[in-house]
Amino acid sequence: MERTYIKDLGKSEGQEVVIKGWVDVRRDQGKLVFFDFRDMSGKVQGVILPNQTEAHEVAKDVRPEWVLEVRGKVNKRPEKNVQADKQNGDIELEILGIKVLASAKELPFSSDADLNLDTLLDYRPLTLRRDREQNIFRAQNVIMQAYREYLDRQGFTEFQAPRIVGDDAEGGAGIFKIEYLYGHPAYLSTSPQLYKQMMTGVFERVYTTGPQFRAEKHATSRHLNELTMLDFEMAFVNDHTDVMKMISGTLRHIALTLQEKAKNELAYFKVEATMAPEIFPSMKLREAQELIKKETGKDCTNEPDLEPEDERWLCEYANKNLNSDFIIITHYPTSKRPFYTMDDPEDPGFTKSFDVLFRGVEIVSGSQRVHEYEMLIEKMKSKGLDPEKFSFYLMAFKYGLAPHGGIGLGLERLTEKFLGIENVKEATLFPRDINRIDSLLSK
RNA sequence: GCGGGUGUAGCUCAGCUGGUUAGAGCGUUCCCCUGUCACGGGAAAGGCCGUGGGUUCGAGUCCCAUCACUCGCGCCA
Repeated sequence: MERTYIKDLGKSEGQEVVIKGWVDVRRDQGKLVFFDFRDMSGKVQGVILPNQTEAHEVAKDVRPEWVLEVRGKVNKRPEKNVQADKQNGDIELEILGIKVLASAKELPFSSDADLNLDTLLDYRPLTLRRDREQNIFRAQNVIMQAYREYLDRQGFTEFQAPRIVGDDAEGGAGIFKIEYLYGHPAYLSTSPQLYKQMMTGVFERVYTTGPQFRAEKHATSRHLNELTMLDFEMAFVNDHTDVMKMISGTLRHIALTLQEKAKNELAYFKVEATMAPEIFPSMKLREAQELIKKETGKDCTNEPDLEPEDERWLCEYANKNLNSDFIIITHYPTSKRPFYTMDDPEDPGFTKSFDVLFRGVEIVSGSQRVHEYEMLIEKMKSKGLDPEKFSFYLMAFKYGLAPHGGIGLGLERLTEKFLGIENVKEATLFPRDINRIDSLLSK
């Protein structure tokens, strides 16, 4: 008999079916034994009635996480046993036969309680089976789909950036060195930046997604050493505000798609609907600093950047006063931004750059880029970089690249903030951090 | 790298100012249970109280060191 998915059982009322899945919960009452079964599509209760002696015999040993093939009849539940708020709460499976596909040891943690982060990650292949974790990564999947969907509609082309690179693209971030063939040094990429810029000369509008690597000894709840970056880059922009419009539209589309396609996941985390206006409110860094000084008395007007505390404050402010959970801060000083960032001729010393802050944390960094060959070489030199090392990249500029700009977005941070969870590692399937690659490095 | 917090049963935690044999809930094992749905009831097993040293008649508790995890800062997405 063909397998029926649990979510479809309601359509088979009165019929005999076969389901395949895991035991979620067992409730043994002696003559009556109840199980909750789980498959990729949902959960359902099964019951073994007293006359099913054969099934009773098999069920004696069956425990949570055992993998079963269950033959049964789909029955409407008696009125008083209906669980209106549950999936399949109006039906149950009367179990006629059980075939054990795999037995299982008992889980080393409780499947519904709050777990400490190290427990959560020590048993990652198993904790991912929990409702909570499934909800996180189903929502993350919706975010990815919505990101692609929006940019596809805007005429972007997706491409795959290489992860093995010949030199450090930006000079700043820590970079993992690897040994390439014949002992040549190579590196894991920290960003697809240079490649997506080159690709604007091919497709004009491009995006790419995937892992990027940062060799920094972070010990925070918002950093990973391997993260998933969503990047896009677009040609023929007038300035950075065109990029700001595009990222606003993208994030708004993601927020709306989540509310539509990840309703249950959002409900599980009890998060308020995200306020995502069509164009996110924005202000210059110095304006933000003045605002903070005026409203809180804290003087950071001489700082070249915002502290995490300031970012949290600005997000609170945008939430309360600007009807937005997102706020864009523009015009970071030239000294704080990478060489490919365009200076603003109308605001010397500052750049056509921006960060998008979301619920207290930076999730996006973007700018208009330098597209003129000579200017780019000058910028490299002023940052102490050797243009010789970038000749491959510079080739694209020497032979004509359109004015362009783009962004980089951290998928895990975005997921974390949309769901209101505490640590970015919880929004990462298999996080790599300062002391863990699957198992603890200290062990 | 710097600063804070934590480390007690498989998991999540309690253990007050030091004082008999270290506790709870969940989980596990066994028994009972015909309508449960985080089922319920009964019983049991399970701990070098992170590690080393010290103070004390006596240390899970106080002190020092060390290790681990975790949070914050730096840097960034």
